[in-house]
Amino acid sequence: MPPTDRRLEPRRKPRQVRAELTRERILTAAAHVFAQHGYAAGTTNRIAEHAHVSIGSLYQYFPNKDAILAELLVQHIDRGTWTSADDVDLSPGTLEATVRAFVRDAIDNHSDDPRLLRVMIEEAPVSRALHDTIDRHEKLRTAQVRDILVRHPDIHVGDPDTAAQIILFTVEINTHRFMAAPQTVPVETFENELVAMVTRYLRGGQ
Amino acid sequence: MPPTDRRLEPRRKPRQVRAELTRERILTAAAHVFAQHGYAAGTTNRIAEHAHVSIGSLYQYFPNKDAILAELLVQHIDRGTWTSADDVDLSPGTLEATVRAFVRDAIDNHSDDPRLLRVMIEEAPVSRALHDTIDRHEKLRTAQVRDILVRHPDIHVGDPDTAAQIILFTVEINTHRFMAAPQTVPVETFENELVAMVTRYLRGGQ
DNA sequence: AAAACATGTGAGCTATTGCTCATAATAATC
DNA sequence: GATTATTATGAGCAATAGCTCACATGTTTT
Repeated sequence: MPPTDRRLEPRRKPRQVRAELTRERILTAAAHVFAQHGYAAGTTNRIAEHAHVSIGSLYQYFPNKDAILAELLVQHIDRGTWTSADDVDLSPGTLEATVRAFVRDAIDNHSDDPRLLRVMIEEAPVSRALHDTIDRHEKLRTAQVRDILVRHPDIHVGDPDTAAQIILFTVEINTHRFMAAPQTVPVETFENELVAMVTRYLRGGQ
Repeated sequence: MPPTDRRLEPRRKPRQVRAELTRERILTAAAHVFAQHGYAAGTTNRIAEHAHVSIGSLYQYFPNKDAILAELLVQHIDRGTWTSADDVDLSPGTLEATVRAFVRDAIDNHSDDPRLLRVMIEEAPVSRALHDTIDRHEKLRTAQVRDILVRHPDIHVGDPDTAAQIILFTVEINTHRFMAAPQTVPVETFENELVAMVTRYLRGGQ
C-alpha cells in the first residue's frame, strides 16, 4: 500500500445526480467499513463492495484512501452542533448547567457511531492536510473554551490554557470510551459523574 | 499480511545466552520501530533490520507480529510501579497528596516512551489473548480504586464504580496526550491542573 | 573431533493492498 | 439518431506485507 498521492480533492466532480448518489453511497459504505474494521483493515475494495460500486468508480471521486477518511471527518466537523462560545451563559450560578449542556452535546454528537469516531481520531494522522484540519479546529476550540474559563465569574482554575485543553480532551475521550464499550451503567450515571468532575474542578478549591 | 497464527508463545525457547540476547535485541528494536512508525507501518522486516538480526531469527522467537507487541505490553505492565491499593493513606486530610502521587506515578510511568504506549493502547486490540490480558488488568485496577473511593473519609462521589473508571482512564489518557504532544507548558502546570481536577471531583460538591 | 543440538540466515513464496486504465454503459446535447 | 460528455466497470499491475524453509554457522556434549 503505497501512500502515492497527497491530494485530498476528487479527480472528477460529479455533474449528474447519479454521480452524486454514487459518491454518497461510497461515503456511507466507508463509514460502515471503517467503523467495523478500522482504518488499516478497511480496504478500498471492501468499501467499494459494500457500496455496490466498482473499485474504479471509487477512485473517480476520491484520489486515495486518505481522502475518504478526510471527507468523513470534515462532514463530522461540519455537521457537529458544537456549542458556539457566544451562546454560553456567563451569569453566576449557572455553571453546572453549562457544563452539563457541554457534556450532553458531546454524548449526542458521538452516539451516531462511536467506533467511526475512534478511527477518525486515533488513526487519522495519516496525511498532512488532514492532520492540519484537525489541528486548526482543535486550537480554535481550545481558545474559545479558554476565553470562557477566564470570563466566567464562578470559575477558578490555575492555568486556563491547560485547563481548557484538559477539559475538552477529557470530556471528548471519556465519552468515546463510554459509548464504545459495552455499557454496564446507564448513560445518566456516566453523565452525572463527568459533569460533577468538570464542574467541581472549575469551581475551584473549597 | 495474513493474521495466520493466534498463538502468542514463541516457537522455540532460548537455551543459550546468545539466544536470550537476540530475543532482547528484537524486543528493543520493536519498541523503537513501533514507537516511530506505529503498528501497521512497523514491519517485521524493519524490526529485524533495526535489531541487526535476520528476519528468520525473529520468527524463531515470536510466532507472529502480534506476539511482539503483546510481549512489549506484558513487559510494560509487569515493570509498572502501579501503586498497590494497600499502600494508600486513608487518613483524612491527605487526599490531595494521594491523588498527586497517583498522577505523578502515571507521568513517570509514561515518560519512557509515550509513543510506544500510544501504539500499545490504541492499536493493540488485535489478538483475543492480548485484549483479554489488558481487560483483566483493567478490571482489577478499577476494583482496587473503587475500593479506595468507598473507604476514604474525604471522598464523596455519586457512583464509585463509574468514578473509578473515569479517574483511571482520564489520568492515564491525559498523561499520554500531554507527553506525546509538543509541550507548550511545563509538566508541573499540567500535573497541578490534573491533580486539581481529580481532587476536587473526589472531595465532593461545595 | 565427531555427533548432536541450538541458533542464525535471507531468498523468496503467498497473500493482499492501493490504485490504474482500457473499455463499456448511460445520459445530455445537438 | 448521432455525437459527445459523463459515469461505471473490473481485470490486473506494482508494491509490500507477513512469514517459511532449506541451509549455514555456531555451541555443547560425548
